[in-house]
Amino acid sequence: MRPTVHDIAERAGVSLATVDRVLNDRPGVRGVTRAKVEAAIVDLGYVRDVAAANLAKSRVYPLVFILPEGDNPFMRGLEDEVRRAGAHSLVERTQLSVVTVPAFDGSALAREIDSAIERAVAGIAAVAVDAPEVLAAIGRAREAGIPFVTLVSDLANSGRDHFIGVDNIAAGRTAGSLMGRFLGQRPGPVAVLAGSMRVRDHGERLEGFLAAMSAMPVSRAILPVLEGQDDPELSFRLIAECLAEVRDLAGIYSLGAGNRGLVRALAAGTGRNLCVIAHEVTDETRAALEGGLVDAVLNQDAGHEVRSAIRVLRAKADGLPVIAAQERIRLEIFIKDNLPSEPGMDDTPGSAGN
Amino acid sequence: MRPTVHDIAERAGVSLATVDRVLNDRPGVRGVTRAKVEAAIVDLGYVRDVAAANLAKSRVYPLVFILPEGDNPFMRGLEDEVRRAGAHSLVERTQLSVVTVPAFDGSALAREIDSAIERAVAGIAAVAVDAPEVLAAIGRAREAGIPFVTLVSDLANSGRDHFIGVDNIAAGRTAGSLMGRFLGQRPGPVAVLAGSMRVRDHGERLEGFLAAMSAMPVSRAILPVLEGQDDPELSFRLIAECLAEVRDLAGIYSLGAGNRGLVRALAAGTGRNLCVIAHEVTDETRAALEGGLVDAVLNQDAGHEVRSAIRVLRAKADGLPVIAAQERIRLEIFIKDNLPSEPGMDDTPGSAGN
DNA sequence: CTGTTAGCGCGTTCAC
DNA sequence: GTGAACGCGCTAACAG
Repeated sequence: MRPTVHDIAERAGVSLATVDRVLNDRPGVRGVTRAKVEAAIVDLGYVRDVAAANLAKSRVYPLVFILPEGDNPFMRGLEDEVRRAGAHSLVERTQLSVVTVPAFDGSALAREIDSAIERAVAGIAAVAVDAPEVLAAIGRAREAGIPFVTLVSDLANSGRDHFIGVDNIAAGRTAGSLMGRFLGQRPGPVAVLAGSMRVRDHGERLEGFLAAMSAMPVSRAILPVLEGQDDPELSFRLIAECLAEVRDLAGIYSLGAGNRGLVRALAAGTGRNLCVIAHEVTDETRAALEGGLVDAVLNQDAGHEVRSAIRVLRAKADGLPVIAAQERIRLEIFIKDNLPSEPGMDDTPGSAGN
Repeated sequence: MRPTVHDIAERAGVSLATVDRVLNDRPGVRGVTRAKVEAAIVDLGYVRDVAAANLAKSRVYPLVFILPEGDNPFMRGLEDEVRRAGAHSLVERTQLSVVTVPAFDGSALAREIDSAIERAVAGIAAVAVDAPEVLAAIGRAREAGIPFVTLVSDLANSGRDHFIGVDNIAAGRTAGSLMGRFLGQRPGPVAVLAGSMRVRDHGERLEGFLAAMSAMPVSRAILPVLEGQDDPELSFRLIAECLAEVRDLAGIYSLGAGNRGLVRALAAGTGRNLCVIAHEVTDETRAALEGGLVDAVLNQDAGHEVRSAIRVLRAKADGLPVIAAQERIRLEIFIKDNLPSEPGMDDTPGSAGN
């Protein structure tokens, strides 16, 4: 049996309460006493039983996820993952809730953040929008002592506690490398479809993509960026036009969420042999990959991101350190052959998390 | 507050003990009483607090991982992950231990399995070797009611409860697809370096690779398989010879663990422009990827596998169902640009495991 | 400053 | 068949 608080109380010749005070770093213990207890702790190699501690505390941690609304499949997937985590989270004394706000709307996001502060939640995770109101709201959350993490799209200068998402410059580089290698010697320009250059992750992906493409042995023209506002209809029109006008088009990099429109346009422009790379595995991109319309999909695992956010917020709420290496979100590459057959995945941190 | 056993007892008009009997499906409850309790359970939407349950049980689950010994970096990585999980596992009342046996030695493995059965462990995870003794030993474990999972390399007809690892045929296909696309129109044959065709995962990878290569638009010769026994020295010699003899070699697929020798030979044969694809991210393959000697590395995340094995064994030990989709191990593709900077990763299942 | 005591939600003897 | 009472390891009120 591993040592308990009783063992260290006995060994140090003090009571349980004193041990508890030392363990939780609370005031009201003399230096000498504290030292004795600490010695006993290391002697016995004591490790706190978190489950029992949480049980005793019976404290719940209300965490809020603020996500953009609309039919962006990736965001809806994120939302699903939060709900899924919610099922298991009761065990861990975490109470998850999701609120959605209009996409790209800084003041709406700021309002929702303030509302969460008002409700005195234990932590906030949000997909950041680059706007001064948001910066200010994050500042208020921090002032109120509420942990704040940015999700998917960062706002590094906001003072947020942590960013949870992929390195988008590296993502762009990866796309560029794959595009370059898949195309090889084949001539022709490449088109880029983005949502909007006003959001940071899209800008960063483009930056990485251009860098990787220009580092390729074969130099290749990149057409001016098409901004589809992550809207299926607009994206469809832009791609369809591009296909019609640029007869020798060699490839398309879709770095935003307008993939439904993209795929529709690709399906229409049959017979064209293009190299297409997109982001995020969704129903559309999965089908397109399987059908050969898309060659590779880069992905960030929404489940991992949600669980990581929960772990980080809880750690911050408890004043515990975060193991950065453990919370790094990987950029996954999928081609037709390694696509997982079903949506769901991972653990637990569920397990301890995944 | 969510409902507890007390609430159920009150609502059903019975005592705690009766509720407990119903919850744990134990005898000694009349049909009517049972029905009342069950009604109360669904009415209140009760979900058992596993943490509290485990606390009360104070039962520990000793689990054993049996891994091949030797300097196979992937296996040593697996071992590290077990130890890492061991740190967090105390919380979950799981006691992990690792034993190593000579690689490819069926009778040694069988002996170790029997030893674990003797010690009455709560579950066994092992990298299977395809031998009749192993089959028999797994049968004895099952007879003793001890859950058994195969890790990395399967033995489907053994009656094991579960296999934890990647689909190796799909892994081979993925390698073939990438190889074909990276090479494009470029002529020249491709070499395959394996450990030994006597282990199933290697055979399966080869099968998938050949299938994908033959499905490519450009047909390409595949040289006879080189068997390096996962030995660095032998692998080095085989590859060096091959490089010397086949002047127009276009690519190499290394599907086993002889990567140290491979990389050494590649570094020596400088100036050759080859497409090289290997398995498992280790120090060697990581460096080779960064240095441009290797083009892509396929990987199975050892941390995920270990945590999955733990979850599955515990579930089986408790007679709980396993969510197959959640336990599927993904095949990861890494190129230079999406290589994670450091080894560590994920959660927990810790909770979840991620 | 320190110790006592009563739970947290559940499982498990024992008696009835 | 059923119920009351105790303990798992820890925290949080109280006293002292």
